[in-house]
Amino acid sequence: MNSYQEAQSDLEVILEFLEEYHKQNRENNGVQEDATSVDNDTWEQCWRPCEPPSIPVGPEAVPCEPSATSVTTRQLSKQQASVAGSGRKLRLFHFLFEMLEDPTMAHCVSWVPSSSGVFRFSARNKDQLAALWGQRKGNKRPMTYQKMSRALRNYARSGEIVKVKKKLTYQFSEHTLMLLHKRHREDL
DNA sequence: CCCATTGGGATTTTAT
DNA sequence: AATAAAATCCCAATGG
Repeated sequence: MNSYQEAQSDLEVILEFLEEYHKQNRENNGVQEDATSVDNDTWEQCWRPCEPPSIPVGPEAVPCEPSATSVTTRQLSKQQASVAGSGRKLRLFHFLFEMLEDPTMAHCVSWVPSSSGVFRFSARNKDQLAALWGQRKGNKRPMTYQKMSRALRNYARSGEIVKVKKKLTYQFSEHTLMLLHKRHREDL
């Protein structure tokens, strides 16, 4: 309807990303902190142990988090989130993209073949994935698909991700997908 | 009718 | 310290 608006928000998003990315690049090259080597690998290791190959069909999808470590986890993930993922702060759609790229997460979320940027959650394990997201953010209360999908719906406003008619199915917009791919490639 | 999914208002958290 | 944006919580509506 409004291609002008779309183009405008495209530009905004792209510029933001470029700025942040270059900033981050400089910081990493110049100043070295303790957690410089924290990268995709590190946080993958963080959640992968909680993810046995066999799919546990838990009633409430409760991962592994004793309440005692919640506080520690929160602070740690805050720090890590700032440095990890080759970006500054991990946003929900970045996280989802990483999940989609990871074959071991195929039982939770996967690309819909012969479509660009369309992905679908597994009806069985969507809550598990959501819980992972919650852990990543260091939430005290476990994240659920319901809440996570709400965040996805918020993305519809800014156009990063849109809902498609099918159940549990969403779609990255073109530029979001492009950005994500670019980041991923440059990261490896 | 029940359950799962979706939509959206209100509130809280986080970054700048 | 204040503001804006993103994320979260909660409940209502819809659909199979």
